[in-house]
Amino acid sequence: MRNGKDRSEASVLADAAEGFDLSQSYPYRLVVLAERVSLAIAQVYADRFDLSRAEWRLLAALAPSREMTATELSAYSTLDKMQVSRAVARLEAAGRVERRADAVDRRAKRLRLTKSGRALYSAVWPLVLARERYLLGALDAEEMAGLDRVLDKVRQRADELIARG
Amino acid sequence: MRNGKDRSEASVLADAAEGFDLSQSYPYRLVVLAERVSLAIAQVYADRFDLSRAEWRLLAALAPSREMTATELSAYSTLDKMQVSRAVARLEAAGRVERRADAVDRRAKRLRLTKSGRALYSAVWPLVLARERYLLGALDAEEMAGLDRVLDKVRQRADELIARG
DNA sequence: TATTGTTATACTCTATAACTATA
DNA sequence: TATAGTTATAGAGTATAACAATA
Repeated sequence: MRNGKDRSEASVLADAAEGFDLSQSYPYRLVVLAERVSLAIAQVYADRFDLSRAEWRLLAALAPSREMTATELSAYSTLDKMQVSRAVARLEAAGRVERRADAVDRRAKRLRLTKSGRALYSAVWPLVLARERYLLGALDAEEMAGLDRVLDKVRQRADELIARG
Repeated sequence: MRNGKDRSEASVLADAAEGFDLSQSYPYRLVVLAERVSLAIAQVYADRFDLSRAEWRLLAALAPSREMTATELSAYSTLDKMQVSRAVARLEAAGRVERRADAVDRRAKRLRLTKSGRALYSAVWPLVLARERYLLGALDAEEMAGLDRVLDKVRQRADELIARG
């Protein structure tokens, strides 16, 4: 396993000398880290509970705040309205969420977890939280605080660039 | 726009009181950040140069080190061998890479950029690097150093968890 | 006319595995 | 038997846009 890791030191140095090395790129490393972290956590809710990432996000979004519309969920979970629509459809079919028309705006449907949905959430989140804590356990208080700032600051710039096109 | 952002402060506090808030989860924020960063950079190579993420990674991998086999590329770029095979096929069809059988192991094919591939890379990477620098420009030296450690440490733990299953 | 949410479609990724040609 | 790489297939996810109901 881990083939290709045995690149010669000369080859590695040659990369550095020529000025660009994918593996030294912070954005690349960030994306790879996020893929790995996402996978490590998805193993819990996907493999053991057959939830997609979108479904898990909606479950987590609805668990504390009781009721949200699809539009609110979309903003809160960074999923688009179709992803929300499909994830909700699947969760509803599984009896995990229920929807009822909003009293004032009958286009909107207010979503909330059923008892079964809350039970599922209660089963999943301690396991997810344990993995989160293990991942963050690698960091000291200062690194955590730094990460907190970095996540916000870089996110802001990324959103700027995306808006710029 | 930005619908759903106007959740009441009471509702936000209620979330905190009940103990779990998706938007406060570091792994979640990390994954969302990586999605945004990835998109901000992909706008350059995807929108303007019609390259997939895998193709861009291979281009960046081959640009400095001249020659690699598909297996080496796979390890270097965290793409699996199929993703490499397809991206290589598309790059080769576009005249960006060429492959020749390895002299000693004729199963292996050594890949390298063509002149056209190097030209493409030369056109793309300054734009990508500019975006990277803008993103990181949000951070001071200390935050950069902290991020560097965080990327390595958390990555290591994520890989542990993934291996554990 | 604009908005909420659903559906349709085509397209891209991904995962598993079978396959070939070498070794 | 094992490895390098390709191809096949089906499933999941994504993007664009059309649509119905309501505002």
